[in-house]
Amino acid sequence: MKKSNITLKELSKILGVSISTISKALNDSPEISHDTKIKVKELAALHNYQPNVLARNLKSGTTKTIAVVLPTVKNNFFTEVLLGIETEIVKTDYNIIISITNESFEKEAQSVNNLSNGIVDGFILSTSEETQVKQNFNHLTAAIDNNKPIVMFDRVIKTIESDKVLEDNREAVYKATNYLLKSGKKHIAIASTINNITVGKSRTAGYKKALEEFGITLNENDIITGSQDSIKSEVDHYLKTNKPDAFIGLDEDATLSALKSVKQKNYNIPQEVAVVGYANQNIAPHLTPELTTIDQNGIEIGRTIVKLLIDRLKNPTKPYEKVVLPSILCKRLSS
Amino acid sequence: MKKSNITLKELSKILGVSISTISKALNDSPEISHDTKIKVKELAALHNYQPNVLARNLKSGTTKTIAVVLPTVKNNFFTEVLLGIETEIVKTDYNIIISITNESFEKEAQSVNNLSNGIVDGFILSTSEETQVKQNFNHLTAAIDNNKPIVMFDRVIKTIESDKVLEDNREAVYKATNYLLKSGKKHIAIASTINNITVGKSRTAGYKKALEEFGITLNENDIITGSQDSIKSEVDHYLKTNKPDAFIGLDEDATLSALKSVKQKNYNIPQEVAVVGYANQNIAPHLTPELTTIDQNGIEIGRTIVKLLIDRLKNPTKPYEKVVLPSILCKRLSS
DNA sequence: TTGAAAGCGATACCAC
DNA sequence: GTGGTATCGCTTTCAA
Repeated sequence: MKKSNITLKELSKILGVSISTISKALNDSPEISHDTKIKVKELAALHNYQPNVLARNLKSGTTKTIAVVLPTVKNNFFTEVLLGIETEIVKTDYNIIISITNESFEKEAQSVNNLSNGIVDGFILSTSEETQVKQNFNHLTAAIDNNKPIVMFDRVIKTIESDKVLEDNREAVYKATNYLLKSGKKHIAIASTINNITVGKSRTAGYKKALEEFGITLNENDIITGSQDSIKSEVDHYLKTNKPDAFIGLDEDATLSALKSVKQKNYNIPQEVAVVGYANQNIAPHLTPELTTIDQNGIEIGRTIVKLLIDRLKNPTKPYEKVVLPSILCKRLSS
Repeated sequence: MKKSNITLKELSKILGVSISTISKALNDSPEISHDTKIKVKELAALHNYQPNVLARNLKSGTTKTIAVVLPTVKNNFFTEVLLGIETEIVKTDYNIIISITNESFEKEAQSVNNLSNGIVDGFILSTSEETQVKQNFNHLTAAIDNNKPIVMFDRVIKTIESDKVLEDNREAVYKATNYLLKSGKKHIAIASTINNITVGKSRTAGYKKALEEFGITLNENDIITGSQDSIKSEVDHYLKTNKPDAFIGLDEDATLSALKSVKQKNYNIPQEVAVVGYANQNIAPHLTPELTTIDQNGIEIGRTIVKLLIDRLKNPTKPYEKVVLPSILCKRLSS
């Protein structure tokens, strides 16, 4: 008994007027008499007429929707950015649809290619890990060539010409390291599960820079890397033969693992070993001790992204912008 | 200098053959000669031809994409379900697009209405809090009437006829309460920020059922409710004049707040006060003490949802199903 | 004030 | 083997 949405054609048949009249009446065209407008609108309401979005978009060549392509939502940074995007997008007449790539190049390319051929007007995108490793960006350049501007954020591609929004990763970790050094710490280890992507490398660079400025020679041993699954045991292993007086986690997994390992060693935090790192602001206060974190300010990033993209859509030829937003060191009890 | 995607028409003009020939050649129709196929395909590749998805979908009346409408992604349950959905959807020829309602009725209705008119073939949906409060489901019935089946999960609407996937909330909290009672606890308090939605009420019901079976008279005071912002102070307030020997958190916010309050009181966990509750599996092991949680098994829920929806799409007239999946009590050190 | 017709881009039936 | 034409549902220009 199901019937698909009623169309203009069917309405026109019922009312015995032309399709154009129906269309104009529903769109409140001044060409149409008050009376027929009423009649048409009543009929449309009665049948719960909803215009076919596909047809309308095909005709107009614009969709007023933006795709947000994210590597994962199991990472609070990206959900924060999403929140920022949403709070800003509601102020516009655009909609968003979200696509999760699960760090897969394949899915990213497929999503972008698919969505760029009619479905959306533009993209907000942070590349998947695999894309960064593969260094294959054809889908991105194709979308841009196809008039679908991209605003890249966080995991951006240097060589792609587009608007970009970044956190200052290097500076943030530099500041964190500096803060620990100034507080008297001398032997700082870092843990990371993201050392193969640019963001992770920048963060490590900040660490190195701070050490250097303090005249401390870098010991590569103090840079502990691993996967999400292995990082905990890597840190454990490290702690068997090393006793740093501070840890910096370069991502949430690494931070939580470091915190746990240090606690399991029964080291006093922060007196014996301080712990600082990237982690969700919702979780940090619930940890013991409350964790000093580096907050990337995802909401602000999201809002900035939307503004850039809307501007770009309005004015496709303006010069590309690169906005760098500062991360914030939130001092709590673990340092 | 930007040009939009090249179309069949333009290709046909360049090659001097008809549009139909181009179309057929690209679709490997047996009607077309090998030679022209080669020529057409080369030209298409050269110009990076991509078919317009809108046009194709408009013609075919199907889109092979499914909308996933979620209240929030700042809740690990939903991101887990999303993960489950994705692992299952990749096995099909469907795509998903995600829409976040932010617990707003307005956004939910808008998304569903917009997407159901051409963009997607069906929905996976968990209603927003506001929708449950308002009890306005016109957008849902409209979508269903419009041949866009919905699989509802978690926050489902009883009166809507559709496939449904649920966790057994009542049973899960019943089991958790029972487990605490059997371990010798006698005065169990619960904390909840979701007491105004059905899920929360079911969980509370499980608590009550267990108490009753144990012959313990319910004290309404022991049911602490609040918003995400207020729940912590509500629990603090409660603990000023009450000393339960166990806490159950009915959602992550409530659970973490209860844990924190109990810790701040310097009660020994779990000897003096046990703490059990809904919380993300990634966080629970990092808390002190490691938290005993109720795991909703979001991944399995996600996979089940997809299977149901794909079946429904293939066979729109089959009877509606309601699948209830069990939650799992993960015992750790806080109980 | 209303209607006919072209067109958005792709597909498919039917001639030739 | 190839091309013309109708069609999906809607908007819009131009005629009447």
